[in-house]
Amino acid sequence: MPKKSDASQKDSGQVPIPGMRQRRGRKRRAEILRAGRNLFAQYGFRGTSLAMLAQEVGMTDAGLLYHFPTKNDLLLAVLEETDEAQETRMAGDLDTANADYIASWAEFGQVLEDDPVLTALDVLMSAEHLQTSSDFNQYFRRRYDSFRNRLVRSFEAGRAAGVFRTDFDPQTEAVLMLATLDGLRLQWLLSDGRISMANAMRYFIRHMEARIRA
Amino acid sequence: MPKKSDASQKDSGQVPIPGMRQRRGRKRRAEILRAGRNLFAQYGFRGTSLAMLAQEVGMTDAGLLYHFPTKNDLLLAVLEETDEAQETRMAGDLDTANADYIASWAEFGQVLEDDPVLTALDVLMSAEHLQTSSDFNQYFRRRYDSFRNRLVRSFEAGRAAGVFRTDFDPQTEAVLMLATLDGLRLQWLLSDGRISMANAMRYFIRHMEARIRA
DNA sequence: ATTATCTATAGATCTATAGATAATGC
DNA sequence: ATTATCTATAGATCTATAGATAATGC
Repeated sequence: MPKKSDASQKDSGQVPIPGMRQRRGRKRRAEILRAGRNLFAQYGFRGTSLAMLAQEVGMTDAGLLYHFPTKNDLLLAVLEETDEAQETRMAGDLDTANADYIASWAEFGQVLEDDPVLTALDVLMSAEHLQTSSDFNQYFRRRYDSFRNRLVRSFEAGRAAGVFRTDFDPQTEAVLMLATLDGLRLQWLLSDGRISMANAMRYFIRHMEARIRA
Repeated sequence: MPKKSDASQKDSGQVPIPGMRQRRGRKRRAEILRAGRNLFAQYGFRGTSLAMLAQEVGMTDAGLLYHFPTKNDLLLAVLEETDEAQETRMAGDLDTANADYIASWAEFGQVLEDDPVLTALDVLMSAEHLQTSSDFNQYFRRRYDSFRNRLVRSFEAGRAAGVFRTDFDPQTEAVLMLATLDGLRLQWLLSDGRISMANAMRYFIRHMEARIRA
């Protein structure tokens, strides 16, 4: 459970993670993470300054940098944290090598609507780090690969169980499911929620399932 | 054909647009726009400095700002220009109040693959200006509305012509078509083209059409 | 005694302006 | 004569560091 690798260029050794020893420190750290999540989601990584973050939690930039040696380290921590949260909400205790995993995606539009901050954060961060030169580019590549792989595995499990037909392309279906959810986020965010991700995603999965069902 | 509204806060009156009188100026202006498109697409708006832009075209920041009084003005001009290009490529001379317009979307994945710079630009800019406070937020909202409206009109025209069934929701279908294309851009960009937008989009439209055909 | 935070500041940007100089078109 | 570009610089950030002070846990 305790995070070991803070993976900073500077945080090289066996040094204990700062701000985790005292209760006061742990609390502050959590506040900074929350501020980071909110401000990065609102203004983007580049659009958020240390000064903004520090003011949000009511401390100075320097104080903030005691907890996270660089701004990059803060983003990394924010992503790690939200990733865990998203992971459990999206997959839960569900077995992904199972046709039910596909069906569960019908509700992922709703899941994202329930956490607008995380949704905006994800859209902004993935766009800001499309460049391979970015430190976080790999992070997003891996996540997409991982989601696609799970979906493909689930399609194949469904076929093996005789639930799905054999005349469709699992890889392309997986790509389209992810694309649909990603694209819906943008329209949802750009319409103040007037365009419903939840409804559109349910609609999409319903028709997709009808088409591939054996 | 000549652009009248440069719509800058400073460029308020009847003042002739700078850099458009002499051939040298027009050429420079075009170079700056090209540099803007490329660098914004690569590093984002905030990630690109006037210094980077100026160096790219081989001039000083100040020289550049003679042509575009502010960085915002430059982005605006870049968007206007690329928008025109995209418009003609995506809609062409096609009548949108026609079922064929829907069918033509099968090729839009390919269209976007053919212009990676514009595709990356669009993904980055729309993400960087999700905030309503941004000057460019409206621009993107309007574009989405416009695309959705065309698609809905096309679905309705198809129904009127007896080509499409009546038991589907045109609005949701339009949302999903746009979402799919948008989402594919991200996966395409994050997979160095390994994931094909063109193929996935054709696959999607083929199945969608089969489902709604009368 | 150790951990968390602050003050002060270095050094590197970044956008934009003022005023001078070079290139162009009539 | 006018248009395009340059030099120089103001003024506002921004990230990060050094060293001092305040708060905590043993």
